[in-house]
Amino acid sequence: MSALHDDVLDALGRRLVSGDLAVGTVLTLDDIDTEYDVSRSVSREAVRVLGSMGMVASRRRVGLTVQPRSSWQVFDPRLIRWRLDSEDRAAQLRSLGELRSGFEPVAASLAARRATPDQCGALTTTVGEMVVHGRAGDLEAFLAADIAFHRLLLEASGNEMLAALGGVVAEVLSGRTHHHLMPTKPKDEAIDLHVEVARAVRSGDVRAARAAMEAIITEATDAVVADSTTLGGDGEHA
Amino acid sequence: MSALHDDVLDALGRRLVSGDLAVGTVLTLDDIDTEYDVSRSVSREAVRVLGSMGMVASRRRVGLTVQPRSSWQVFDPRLIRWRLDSEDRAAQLRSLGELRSGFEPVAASLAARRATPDQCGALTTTVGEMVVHGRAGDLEAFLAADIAFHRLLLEASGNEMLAALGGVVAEVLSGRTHHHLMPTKPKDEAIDLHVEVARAVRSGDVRAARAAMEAIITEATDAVVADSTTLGGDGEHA
DNA sequence: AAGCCGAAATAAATCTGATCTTTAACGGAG
DNA sequence: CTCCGTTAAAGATCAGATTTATTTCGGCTT
Repeated sequence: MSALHDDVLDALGRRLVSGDLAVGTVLTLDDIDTEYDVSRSVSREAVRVLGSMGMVASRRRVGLTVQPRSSWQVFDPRLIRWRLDSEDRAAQLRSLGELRSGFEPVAASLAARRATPDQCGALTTTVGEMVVHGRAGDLEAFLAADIAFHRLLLEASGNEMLAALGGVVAEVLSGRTHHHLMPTKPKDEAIDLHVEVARAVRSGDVRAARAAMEAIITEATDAVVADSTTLGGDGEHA
Repeated sequence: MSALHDDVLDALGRRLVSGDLAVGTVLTLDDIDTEYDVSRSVSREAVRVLGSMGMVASRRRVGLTVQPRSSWQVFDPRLIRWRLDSEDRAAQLRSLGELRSGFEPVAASLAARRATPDQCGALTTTVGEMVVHGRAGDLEAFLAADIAFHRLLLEASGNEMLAALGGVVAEVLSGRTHHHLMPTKPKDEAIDLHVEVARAVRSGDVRAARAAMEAIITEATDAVVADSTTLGGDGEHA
């Protein structure tokens, strides 16, 4: 297997997220070498990546200091997944929901202005799949179509940075489903809203596209909140 | 100096952004060792970070492959700075502007709902500094206050992910100023809008906060576009 | 003769242990 | 109490050994 340093990175990342390695903690490369029984450059490379994610900082003669959460690179998909897999899940989903309520409506309105015919076609096809799998109650297939839909829309916005958020949205959607924070059968209203977004984008209706997307996020946030308060937000991993 | 690998990282990053190392190019660690006259572990650590940013992928027996731009971690402040320093500047600022138009109004409305008295006070103080330095035409001091203002607002939103975008906004603002894409003296209207945001947040006026922030982004985008079309968008570095 | 399978060669990433460099911390002099 | 030289701890770097996956080449089958 080609992933020694990657294993260490993953292990350390999860410990940082869980708070096992609290902010302000200092540890040394030597500690890591010993703890995980790896050689210097392995620990070093793992730590270097953690450093580039703003999670630790290294100073000679001092060691590695765990940085405050405010300096963490919270858009890194790896960090998002670590957090969705941790106790932090509920807070993470709330944050992400508010974030989505910012950029997805913008993406929808830009898409209504800029989407190519091809992109409109793809959106329509994908939304069709959502309808089919949603009605059938096939959650996995629905999830795949849902992710594809949001990815397509973000790409159709013609903005590379919005497009880059596709990974973030994908993590949110699949995290939500796999941790059982979704109803067992997607709600009709939610599906209808996706249909409406596709229609609005196709017909270049900027306002309608934006409004429908806003409604999607609101609905999604409410649904998750309702579920997590009911169930204590502690679903199992798939 | 303790930054060999960081130098290499920076150099490679800029070459990737500029397209000097085009997508699909393969190179080896050995190439890098030779090119920059460094040892294996130095190049390795630089490459590992580039990998974590989605810019290159490494495979045994093949080498390092430059990845398509769609998989780049475009929210990494380092990548943002590289792009703002490159030919890509105009496109990057446009993307960032559209992105900001998504999340900053949301942050403003959340801040109007959640900001603590302390945060309101800090906002007021900072906006005062913007007024003073703006009137005096002290661009550097104005920039510092501007950055502080947006950072404070994002933090006051009570959303860690929005707060994390403070670095992105900081890069945009300082990039804009240092590349001379700003008027030599900040416009009164722009300053007034910041004052209005602070007021709205203080009085818990969600709608007004959002509206004023939307106006700030719109104004900023228009100003940059106007400048960059006039000047060809080719300012010098400070 | 053409195509296919498997073993050896090899190129490149990966990992190791040792050495070098920096700097926080300590302690004595002023 | 402050300043400055000493020291050793910890990260940074290096050269070299190891692993692994691709490629190539020879022999076998059709």
